[in-house]
Amino acid sequence: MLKKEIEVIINKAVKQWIEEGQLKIKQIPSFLIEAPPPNISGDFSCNVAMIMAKEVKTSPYKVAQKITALIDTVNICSKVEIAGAGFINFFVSSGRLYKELEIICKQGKVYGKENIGKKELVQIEFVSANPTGPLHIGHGRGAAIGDALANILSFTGYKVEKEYYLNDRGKQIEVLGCSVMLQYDKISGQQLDRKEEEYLQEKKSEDMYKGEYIEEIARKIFKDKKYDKIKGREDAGHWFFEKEAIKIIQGWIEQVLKDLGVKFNTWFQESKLYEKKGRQTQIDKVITLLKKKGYLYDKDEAVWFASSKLGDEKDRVVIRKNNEPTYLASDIAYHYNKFIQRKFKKVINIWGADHHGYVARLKGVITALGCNPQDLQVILYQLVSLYRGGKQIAMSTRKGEFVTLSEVINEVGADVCRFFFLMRGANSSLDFDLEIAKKQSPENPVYYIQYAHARICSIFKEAKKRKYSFRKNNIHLESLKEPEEMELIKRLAFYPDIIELCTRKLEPHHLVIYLQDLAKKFHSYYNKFRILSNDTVLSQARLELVKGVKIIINNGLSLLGVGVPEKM
RNA sequence: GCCCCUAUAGCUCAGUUGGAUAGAGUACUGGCCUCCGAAGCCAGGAGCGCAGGUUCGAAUCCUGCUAGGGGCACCA
Repeated sequence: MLKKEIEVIINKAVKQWIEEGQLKIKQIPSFLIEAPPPNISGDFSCNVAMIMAKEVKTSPYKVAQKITALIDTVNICSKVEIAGAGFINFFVSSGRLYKELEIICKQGKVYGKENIGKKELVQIEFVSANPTGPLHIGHGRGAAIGDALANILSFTGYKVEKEYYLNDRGKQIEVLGCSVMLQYDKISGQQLDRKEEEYLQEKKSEDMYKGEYIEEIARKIFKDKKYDKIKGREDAGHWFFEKEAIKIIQGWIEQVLKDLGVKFNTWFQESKLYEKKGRQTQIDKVITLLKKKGYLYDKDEAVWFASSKLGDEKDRVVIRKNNEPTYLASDIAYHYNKFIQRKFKKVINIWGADHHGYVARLKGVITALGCNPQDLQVILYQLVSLYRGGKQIAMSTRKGEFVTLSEVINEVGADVCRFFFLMRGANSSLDFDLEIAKKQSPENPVYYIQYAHARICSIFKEAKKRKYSFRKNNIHLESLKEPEEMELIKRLAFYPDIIELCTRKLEPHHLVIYLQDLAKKFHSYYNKFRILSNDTVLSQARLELVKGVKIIINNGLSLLGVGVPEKM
């Protein structure tokens, strides 16, 4: 990485200064190396002089002068300048840039791979939507972010596991079973057992899930005649309808995620936490543990978790009056499982922003379990609004009126879908316009990048057709002299920095923006210069350049999980 | 009422750990294919919600205000 190389020579210069005995500081302060703004010439810019100026008690400019004099630029820079208040600007030599292009072409798929994670075991839990209905567009955003992040972190040396937490029990599930049962009763012509009828009567006052899919599930159960076989038995009743409904809905969810190109390593069922292992369940186990640690107390016939002592607004119930554990109890057991039993070093949970109130509570849980709450990172993504031609589409999950993720994928395609989900930072709310997403035109940024790749593939086809007689191992990159060419190589060389940025901040969207910029520079270059010409040596060098672009676009889009077509 | 997020060009958004003259896309207008893919390129305007503060330097940090979204369960 060029940036790292420059960091090394700066450190070396400052160290030398210290060793000369004139500089009396304990350690070299952390400084910044970045690309200067476009109006400034130079490839990298360093603020070390400005940061040190205070401590050294001279002007930044003088500090910069001293450092610049000591810098050994051989092999990397052609020039080092002081600019502005005391920035040190580095000009990377063309020789070093040619070398970088060589590295890109040689390393191909692994270019930019740096072992940031050092094989640390990381879990990313995402989507985790309740299996009470089909996924909607918001879940898609979580899916795309989680999956892209998993790809990126794997690339940067983490051992990543992707997990879907399936809330297959609890009140919502009961309501689901009930809703299906009610529909089943209608469809079958009151064929339910008396026991079940009574249960329905009892629950009728509660809010039921609405929407066509409930009917669809009921119809499927009726068609399969599964209920008839067990009617009247102990294991029938609402349990049966719950189980069947979950099975069917989970099937839908898995299918949509597959269509979107998302695959999980593990589907973790909440109900597993309630299975007895020996004498007690996982829930019992953690409750006992927290009780022993003094984090639980009894009040109003319920058991409370003293989360307010751990950063939460107030204390929370973990065991209800009726002796039923709450969702939080499940989550305590679940995160005990993640951190203690499965030994994940870092756990990343990706949630919709509507769950933000839950973060403090869960961090409190992690602390209570004796783990470091910083090892749990929660990424909150803002909500997605669906538009069609500039008009917002109203959705209501409760009424069962919503556009499903599956419908969106069918309409615009998985690549576009993923790209749209990833092109904004998670903290920005996302307007997803179906009309724009569907357009196969420049308005749609997905095609813009894919087009660059396809174009390059087509150039290589053309080169083959023209039967250039290239000499292998004798490429003269020095013939790349145009400023646009040097600029392109610089952009390519910046790819590893972008990957590092995405990893450090857990934000895939930087990669999207980078790829758009790279594609732009390529298209512009392509329009101004001819890759293939009578000058064989130049043509070969330029082919090498666009090959580099092709590699980076391929690598980048692959990490995002977006397809990379050779022709369109 | 309390908490979180957001406010940057007409619109949708970038902006790296506080750095230099704040960038794209889109829309609008005009130009560019005898030539490797015109799903492309080139040229043209305007902006950091408001008021203070911190400092060599603020879109970025702090305080107050305004507007929008979300959250404040013995639901998940």
